[in-house]
Amino acid sequence: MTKQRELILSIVRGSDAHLSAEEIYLAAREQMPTIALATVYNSLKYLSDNGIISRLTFADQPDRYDKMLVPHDHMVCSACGAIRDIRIEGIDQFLHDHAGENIDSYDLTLHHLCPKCRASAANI
Amino acid sequence: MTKQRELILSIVRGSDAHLSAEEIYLAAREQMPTIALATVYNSLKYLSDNGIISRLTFADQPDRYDKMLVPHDHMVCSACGAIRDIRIEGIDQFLHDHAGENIDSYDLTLHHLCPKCRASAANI
DNA sequence: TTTAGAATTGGAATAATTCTAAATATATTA
DNA sequence: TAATATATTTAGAATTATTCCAATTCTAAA
Repeated sequence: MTKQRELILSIVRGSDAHLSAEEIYLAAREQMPTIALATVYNSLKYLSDNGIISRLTFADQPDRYDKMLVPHDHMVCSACGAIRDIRIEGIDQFLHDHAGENIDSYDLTLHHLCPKCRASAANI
Repeated sequence: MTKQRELILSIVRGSDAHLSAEEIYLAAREQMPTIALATVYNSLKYLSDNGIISRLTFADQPDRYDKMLVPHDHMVCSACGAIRDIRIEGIDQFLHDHAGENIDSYDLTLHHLCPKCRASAANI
């Protein structure tokens, strides 16, 4: 692992947000001002391809990166795009039992209005 | 509904593939050669925002559009990106029971290697 | 049948990401 | 250790998907 990849890994691991490449780039530059955006993309690709971090794809947002934890799912606000980790207990088993064939992995995203957006929607 | 939107809707409804905007544009031009790509995007936005068709977002692919059918899920090949409709029986109920709060909708994508890619991976 | 609002067109603009080629670093071998 | 091969980084150009914009055209309503 190069210094750059170590840095990027530590940024992803050190945050609970679901950071985008751009956000990671900004954070990385504070500690290594000469790092290139392409290196951030390269490293994120390397890290996620090797299962060290995970990459998340949502509609209308750039891809985001997450540390590898216990498997979990995501809840996204349809209005502001805020992302929250959630855990649907038993989903893995459920999918394996019901999919009818081999699954390597899955992505589950639930959509709702977050409390803030629900409140402002009510005022319109 | 304008002629353009009617045409785009009929293309989406007439296909079992999960078409991208570009593919829909190419199909649309055969019947209406002057249609603009921007109109295709506009119309797809209008149709999906109004729940007439649905928009699908997958990693490493442009967004795709699908006719509205019974709720269903997707199986994507990690190698070639091929998309197949699947139905996980009882998933709606399961999510409602286990999510612990109100869900407006959900996206579930399962990842695997399709038979073709599994075969060629075995030959490497 | 004017008039307002909405939609379409074509091209420019933007955002996210990948590619490229040169330079640098790292690892491997003699 | 020196020489060489391999991998990574850098900076900027290129690409892809999508949105924006201004001018025009259509549609619908008064």
